[in-house]
Amino acid sequence: MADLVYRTIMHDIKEKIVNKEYDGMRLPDERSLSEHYQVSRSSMKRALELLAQEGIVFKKRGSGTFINPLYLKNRGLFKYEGSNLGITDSFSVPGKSQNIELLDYQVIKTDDDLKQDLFLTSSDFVYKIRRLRLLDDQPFLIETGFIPIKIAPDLNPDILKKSLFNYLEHQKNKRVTKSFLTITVEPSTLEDQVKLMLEPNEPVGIIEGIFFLDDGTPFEVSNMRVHYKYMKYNSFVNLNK
Amino acid sequence: MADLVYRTIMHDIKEKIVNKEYDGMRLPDERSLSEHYQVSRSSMKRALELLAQEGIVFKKRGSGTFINPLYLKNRGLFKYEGSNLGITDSFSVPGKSQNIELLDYQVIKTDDDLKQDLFLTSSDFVYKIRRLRLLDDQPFLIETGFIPIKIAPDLNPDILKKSLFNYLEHQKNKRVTKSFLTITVEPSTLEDQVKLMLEPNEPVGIIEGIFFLDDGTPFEVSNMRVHYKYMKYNSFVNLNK
DNA sequence: GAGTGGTCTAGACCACATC
DNA sequence: ATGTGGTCTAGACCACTCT
Repeated sequence: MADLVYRTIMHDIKEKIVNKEYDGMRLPDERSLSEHYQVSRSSMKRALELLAQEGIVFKKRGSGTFINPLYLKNRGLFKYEGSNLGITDSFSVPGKSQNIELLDYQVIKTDDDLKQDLFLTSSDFVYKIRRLRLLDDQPFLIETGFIPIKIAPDLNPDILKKSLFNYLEHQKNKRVTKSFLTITVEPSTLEDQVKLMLEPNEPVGIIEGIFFLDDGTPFEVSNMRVHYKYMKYNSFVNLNK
Repeated sequence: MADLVYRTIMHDIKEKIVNKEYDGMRLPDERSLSEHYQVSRSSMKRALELLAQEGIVFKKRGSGTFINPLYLKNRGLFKYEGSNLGITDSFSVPGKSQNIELLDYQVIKTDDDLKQDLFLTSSDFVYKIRRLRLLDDQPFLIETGFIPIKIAPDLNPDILKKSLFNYLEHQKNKRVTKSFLTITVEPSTLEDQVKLMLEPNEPVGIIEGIFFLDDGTPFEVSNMRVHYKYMKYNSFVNLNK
């Protein structure tokens, strides 16, 4: 998977940018680069296109391709830097260990919302899973997830105490690569205050998401209530449509 | 701009999907489609790629291209549907009029953060602009923005009471198409409570953004404090890298 | 084996920026 | 006039799915 031409070149250029191996902020032109890498200009364009989509470079017709100075100065700000969609990963903090407490785990019938969101029929059943996530001893997230049993028939509490997405990727060879997220804000409920150790005036961030497998199959509907101090969502928006 | 082959086809297929003109959830294969539209397969792929990036279809190697059922069922949920990056547009609600109250408007020197974010030097000056946005008579957003004067030397209060992005696009021919956003949550401050008509226990959502022009020039740094009931951010995430 | 999407090439021509 | 990125083509071959 990693030996594709445009991927390889993209990573190579990214590394060169980070290591400041280009003179100034402008990259060589596409024709020279394709000569240098010994590939067609189309493949070269594709590699540069990926970099542009990630906000690492800006392309300007007639002028050239330029490194985004903010990428060099503030790389951590950028989305998905070395992460995947797994919550376990995206909330990880260096030096802190993440723990999971299983609050609830059962199989229920689908209601109308679930049927729509997970593309199911009335005869399908889903797991309902509630988990409390902690960094060291600080709880920061209450997660309620719904997963069709037919997608992961052998799910069990041991898996749920670790990373669900890791289990899927490594044991079932299913990758979760797409999601719809809706982010909102609410005052904390009593349960939030108790479980997340919040004061009554302190709020929660709410992330509702539908996660998809590679092939477009909806895999999980999830509602996450996040301690406001741990709530941070970064997004790079590109509207060149 | 709208007469590009892949754009035109993309919009045509999008419309056919919305109008349910395809049998079932699967599109015809790429080769048939390129035959039908009388274009090369590459152009066809490009059109379909755009649809996939927006989450409208899913492509599955070996099987075909499928309409995302959730797109049909819940189109409003999707990002950028007929919008641009302008806040004026993304917060618009049918049937409600948007108003802007100018709270503060001055020119200041750059501090270190601004210099970094807007890629300026110490000799540059910026506008500091604070605006309160309302839907009908309900205030929902306090916005503090910083803009280098050299990018928009003739800015004035009249423009600021309307849409800044519209002014840029139509009067200055500068389009804002990229941004970095960071979304967090906080309890409301006293000022929030007064200006946004919030109870003391009610929170705000915070959107901090850096907006870029087409060529990568950082154009504005903005901090938006949003009434929690009006705070909703949708995001389609695709990790096929 | 047949069908479908993915990758890659080589080259023509266009549109914009700069000098 | 030259250099740069953008669009589009025609076609070869690969990788995966389904039957």
